[in-house]
Amino acid sequence: MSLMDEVLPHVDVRVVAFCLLKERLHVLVCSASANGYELPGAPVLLNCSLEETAARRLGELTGIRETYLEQLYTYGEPQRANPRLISVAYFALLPANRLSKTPPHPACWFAVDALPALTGDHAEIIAYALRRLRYKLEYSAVGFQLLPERFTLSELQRTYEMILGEKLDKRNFRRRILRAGIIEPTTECRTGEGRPARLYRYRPDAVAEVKARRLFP
Amino acid sequence: MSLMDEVLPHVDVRVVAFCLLKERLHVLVCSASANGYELPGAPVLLNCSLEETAARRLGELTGIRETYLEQLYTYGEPQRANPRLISVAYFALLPANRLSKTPPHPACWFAVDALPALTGDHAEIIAYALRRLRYKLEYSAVGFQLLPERFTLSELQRTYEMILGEKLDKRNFRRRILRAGIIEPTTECRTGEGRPARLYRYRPDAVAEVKARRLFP
DNA sequence: ATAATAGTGTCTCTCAGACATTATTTA
DNA sequence: TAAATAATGTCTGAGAGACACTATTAT
Repeated sequence: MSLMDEVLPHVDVRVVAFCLLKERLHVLVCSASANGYELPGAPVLLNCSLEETAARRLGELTGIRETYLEQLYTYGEPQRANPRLISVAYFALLPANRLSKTPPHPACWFAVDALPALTGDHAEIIAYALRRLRYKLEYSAVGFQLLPERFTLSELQRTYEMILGEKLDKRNFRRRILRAGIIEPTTECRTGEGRPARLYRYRPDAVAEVKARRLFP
Repeated sequence: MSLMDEVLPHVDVRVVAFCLLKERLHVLVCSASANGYELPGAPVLLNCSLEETAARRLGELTGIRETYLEQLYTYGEPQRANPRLISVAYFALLPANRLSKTPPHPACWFAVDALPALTGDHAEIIAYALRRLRYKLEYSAVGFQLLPERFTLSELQRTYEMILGEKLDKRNFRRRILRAGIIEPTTECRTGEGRPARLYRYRPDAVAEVKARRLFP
């Protein structure tokens, strides 16, 4: 181990990675010893940024290096681990179609509504990440990060419904998302059972945030 | 130094504390060596939580222990200090009337639009805290944390104007804040030049968050 | 009486939310 | 031709935003 590989003591990075699999929202966890499962994590190297650390570990486990990754919260209660550990948590969104096929070894996907037993405060961390995801979904265009580059409006709506856990009205959904101007139609259609659906694509130049309704403007 | 007072290496806590002084939003900074000013901070003790650490330091400098305090972000780029330092930043809101009168020694208040030179990435941290404060102001009732327990509607409006940096319409402001039901009138008035103004108080039982306008409901 | 500040109501326009039918394809 | 999915428009109610005058006090 060279000097550059030296790790910072008492600190690590954890990642809460979401993905839509089989019409349900899933989270990536790793099987720990006999104590149950834990969030995938990594020590912080002396010369490596926190976000890089998270991105690298995510890449190892999923094959996806370039994806939506955002710092979530830093957990540092003295009693959360022994010896004391400060965990900088990130949350990530992965499109299912880009996942590496081979199951990423110590890691596996669980539906968020059927999680296994988790060590320490990791269940709490996942719950907070999910709250944040739902909240962000309502005022930013973060939902596209869970979809392939091209998608139908029905797929997009199902994505929102899966994450929010509620049904949405099809006409209102389409009206608003089209008025928001953040997606554009392509010339292609997705064919299958029923009438073919136009494929849309996210406009990367779009304004991805919507103004919150001010309490006091 | 006992075992309990041992500090974690490579980690500290920083606080961005806001207060309204002389009709302007101010930030608390400490004079560092000759390099300029820095955010007040403290090492993390082995047996002390991150938030406690921030609250204690804030109490030392301002005399206020119980106040609004929220984790902001964790800064951990390898090049931000030497030896490497991870800073967990918090932001705090202080009501001016509860500040201890004596100037808190190495610390002083600067208006956010007239900050001195700051070391490292501390200017960036303040800028981010200010963005977060403005953003939160629009959808939560966080602004009351900067006011005394009783206040007039004009004082409240000026608070919002100072933080947002823009003028607001008096009638619309009053209509919305009263409709929101988060404040209630008291029987007292504040007298002075001009017509006396009714004093209001924040309703701690009020719902302090407003639903953001969904992008896709 | 004058200067200063507090307090109040209406109109317009946009958008959220509820709601049902037609269109196009495959099996 | 039946089953499946895609696509589309209207009405109503709530609230944002623009706007000007009256009320009450101290000096």
